[in-house]
Parts: sequence; C-alpha cells; structure tokens
Amino acid sequence: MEVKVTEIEIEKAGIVLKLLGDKTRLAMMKLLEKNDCCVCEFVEIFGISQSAISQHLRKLRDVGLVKEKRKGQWIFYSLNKDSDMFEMVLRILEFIPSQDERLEELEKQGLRISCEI
Amino acid sequence: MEVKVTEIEIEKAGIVLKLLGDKTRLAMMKLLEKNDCCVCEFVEIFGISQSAISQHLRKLRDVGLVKEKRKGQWIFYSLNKDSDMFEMVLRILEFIPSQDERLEELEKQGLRISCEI
DNA sequence: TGAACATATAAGTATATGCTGATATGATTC
DNA sequence: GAATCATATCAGCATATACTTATATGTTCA
Repeated sequence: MEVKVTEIEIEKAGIVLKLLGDKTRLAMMKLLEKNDCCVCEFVEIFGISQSAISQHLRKLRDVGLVKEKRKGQWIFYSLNKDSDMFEMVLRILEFIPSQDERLEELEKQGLRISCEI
Repeated sequence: MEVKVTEIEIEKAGIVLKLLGDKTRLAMMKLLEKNDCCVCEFVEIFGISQSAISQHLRKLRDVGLVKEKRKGQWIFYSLNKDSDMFEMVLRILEFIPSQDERLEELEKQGLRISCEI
C-alpha cells in the first residue's frame, strides 16, 4: 500500500527538520497537534524563560509551521494547517509519544489557560 | 485510514530529526534510500572535503541510521533497516525529491563506483 | 615493500544556536 | 492613568556545529 505524498524542496524540508530537531520545539509541536497553547503555558511546561519560549515560537512561525491568534491578553499558538509542510509535520508527529500529560499537570496546578473570549 | 506507527522516545526522535536537518545529511539519506554509496562518491556529489563527508557519515552511523560494509578498498554505506527509527526515516524521506540525478551525473563522468567483489 | 588510493581522525576556526536577563510593547483592570 | 500581566525583542554568552587542513590507518597492486 503505497500512499502518494506531496514532495517538498529539500532545502525547505531541511529547515523544517532542523526546527523539529530541538527537543523543546518538537514537544511544543506535539502538544500543538492536539491543543492550542499560549506562551505562558509553555513557560510552565518547559521550565525555561519566557524569552526562550518566545524565540522558539518565532522560529516556528517564521517558517509557517504555527500561527498565532490573540485572545484577550493571551496569544494562542496552533499548528498552521495551510502550510505546505503540514502533511510532513503530521507524519513525523505520529511517531512522537503524546505530551499531553504535561498539560494535564498544568491543569492540576490550575495553570491551564482556558480562554473563551 | 489511520495507520498505526511505532512511537519513538521524543529525545531519540529529536536526535534523528536534528541529524536529518542538515541539507548534506538529508540528501545523503535520500540517496541511500535507493542506492548504496561509498565515501568518495559523496565527496564528488557534494563538493566538500572527504573529511567533512566522513564526519557526516560517522554521525549517521553513531545513531544507527546507516551501516557500512567494506568492499575492497571502498566502504559502502547503506540505510540500516534494523534501526528502530527506520520506519520514521522512511516516512520522512518520502517527502524528499529524489536525488538520484546527482548519481547519474557521476555515472556520466565515469566516477560511479560499481563494485562487485 | 612501496606507491597510490580510500577512509578516519585530530585540531582548529568561523558561524549558528539556545539560553538568560533586561527592556519594550500591548492588553486588562482598578 | 497606573499597576499588572502576557508577550516580544535586544544584547550578550556559552556551547554546538560544519567545515577546513594535516595526518593516520587500511587496502590494493606493481
């Protein structure tokens, strides 16, 4: 069973793979696969500075892997389904174990932002 | 149609993705998908030093993505099908355009090593 | 055995990367 | 408008990375 797939320029694919080749960004992307998250949640989850998180998200956004939407004072990030790399990204994320328990931890601590503006 | 896939520890997946996130190594892996190649062929194809090629191959070998087999004076590299990352690697390579014309170039120049020892 | 070829390793360098702390920008709420 | 919270950006630093040149190791063949 051969499934045909949309090829991506090798340079572009390389850029995406390099981005995913960082453990923080890879976990972020896996989380975003099933959940929209805001910056402050990532800060809690990964235990690195807000600045560092912001810089990771900027890189992901710059190549179009994620997009942002402001909701009140928060900015929520989500996977950009319109990216021409989206299919490849999803395929890769299939191999990554769920990171959702990290969000559930947050929930327990009452730090999950669930914003319904 | 949901195809189940063998998950990989996120740390390990990150290492593999980082390795594939270099344009030279990514092209190497795509070439190796369909062909076994030796170091000197890669040197011609990529136009970087033999040392650099050797170092890339070492990294790929160190994490088990490729394996080597000596044939006379040459050492041929091939994808390591026994790697637990093999499935993920193949899935990723599906998105990469064939690099075989680079080998065909070599062939034209008479630089392709076809060793039948 | 020695010359030629193929590959690996060592050492050094320039650049890229991921992080921190400080500061700027923007939204909310009093 | 001031205080507070969320996010982005800037500057600086330590480490990682990809490359080069030089050298070592291993193979072939005269």
